Amino acid sequence: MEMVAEIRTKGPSRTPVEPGQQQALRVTSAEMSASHQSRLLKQLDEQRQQELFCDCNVLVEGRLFKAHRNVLFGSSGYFRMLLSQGARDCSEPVSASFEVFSPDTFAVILDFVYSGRLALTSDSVIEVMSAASYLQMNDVISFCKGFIKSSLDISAKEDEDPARAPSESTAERQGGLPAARRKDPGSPQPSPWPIYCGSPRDEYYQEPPAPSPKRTTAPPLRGCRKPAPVQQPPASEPEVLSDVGGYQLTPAPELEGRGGKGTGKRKVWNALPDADAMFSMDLQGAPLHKAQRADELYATLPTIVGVVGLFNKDSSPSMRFKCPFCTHTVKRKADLKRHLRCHTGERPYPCEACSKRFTRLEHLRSHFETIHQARKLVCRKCKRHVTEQSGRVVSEGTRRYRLCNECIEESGCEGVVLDGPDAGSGESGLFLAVDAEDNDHDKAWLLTDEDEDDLAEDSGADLIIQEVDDSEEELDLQCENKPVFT
DNA sequence: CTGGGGAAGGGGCCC
DNA sequence: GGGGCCCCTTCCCCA
Repeated sequence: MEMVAEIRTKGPSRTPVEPGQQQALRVTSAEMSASHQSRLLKQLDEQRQQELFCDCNVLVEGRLFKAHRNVLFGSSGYFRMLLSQGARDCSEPVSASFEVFSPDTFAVILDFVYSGRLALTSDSVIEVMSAASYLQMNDVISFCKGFIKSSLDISAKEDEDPARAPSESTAERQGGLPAARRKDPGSPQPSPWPIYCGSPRDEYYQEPPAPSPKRTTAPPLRGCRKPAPVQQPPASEPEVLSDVGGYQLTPAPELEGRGGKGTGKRKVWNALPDADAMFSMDLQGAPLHKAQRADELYATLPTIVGVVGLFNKDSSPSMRFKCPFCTHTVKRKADLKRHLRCHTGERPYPCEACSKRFTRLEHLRSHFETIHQARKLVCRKCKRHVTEQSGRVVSEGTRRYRLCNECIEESGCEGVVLDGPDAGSGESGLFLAVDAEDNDHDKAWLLTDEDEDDLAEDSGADLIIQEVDDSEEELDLQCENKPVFT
């Protein structure tokens, strides 16, 4: 109705608009609106280039950028906060100074603010994303995530040699993608210069897919205030290399031809993908081959995310490393690498007993000792402290826990298989075993000839620590519910 | 529905 | 830089 009214007032005639004409008028007005916005933005950009009406000075490592506070206000949460503090005093220019990113990086971001186009390279994307995170520009962050995702896709595809590609089932077993996620041989070849196009800006911010209520399939990220888990599209949707987050990737005309030279990785992004949807990942089961690229991401971090934010007691600057995915900063690069796992979904430490995966060795060890070794000297039933004499280790599948002798007697060992010198012979899958820490000769009575092989695998005595490459994920899944011990 | 306990997982920091 | 420990928070399960 607004659009119709606008045209009515602007039109040469005062004749009322016929109802049948309204749809066409709305389309026309929408086009006009888009065109108007585009012209306005272009005009503002020209003003910026000519330093006309610029009321905001941004100093980045000694290089001065001039801009309009209204534009910055509308584009960056950081500037919104900064400018709000002095909102009533518009007479004097506002100045801001940054040392946490390079002038080139800020130039890229400022160009985006004034043009809607983000010129990224594989070398700059992390720094741009880090700066965008600092400046609280979620759309730029989403751009960068999409860029990284696309880069990972391309790298992954390049790694796949079609001539040597294994069969579908074999490939999946070896850590590849399910068939639905593989590149369709009939799909058009991806352009080396992808951009997003064809989607209105107001569709950029889609609600991320609802997380699975089951922790086993998609465990929530704890402790991280605002996690941005790297995820991939649903497996049911065929993955097309040139399509990211539902946006078709097409060559950026202004960079075509240029890109063939040099690194060939420069991309311009014209619209925002749904970053969360793009980066969906089976955190628990299969981080998939893209998590392998996490190391490549880590490799680009040191000089990029180092920020001087805080000061030590002696007023010397304190270098901290900022996470490119969230606002978290850490003192050490190693801590950042550890932190990044909560974003990338990388879980290099699988439990040999239950195939559950962990981001840290210590978590795996804790899990194994608690769940599979019953290291806690506490009766699971009455919570009393037990000793080797006053309690026994009960095994239930791959899970082990302790019960005191009283609780064992109370339970009557109904449906419990008690193994041991004084153990009864129960009938269920629950059996009593000696503590894994007991001497090996004490285990001898546990074994029948028939069981010996199984128990050799399922003694639960030792934790096999094996840091695995996520590309071999599927192998681990095969081992699910088939605990392997030595 | 609710509270407590257990398990998982993240951050800080020391060795 | 990695390993490990401690502490804390969050989530899930169960009574």
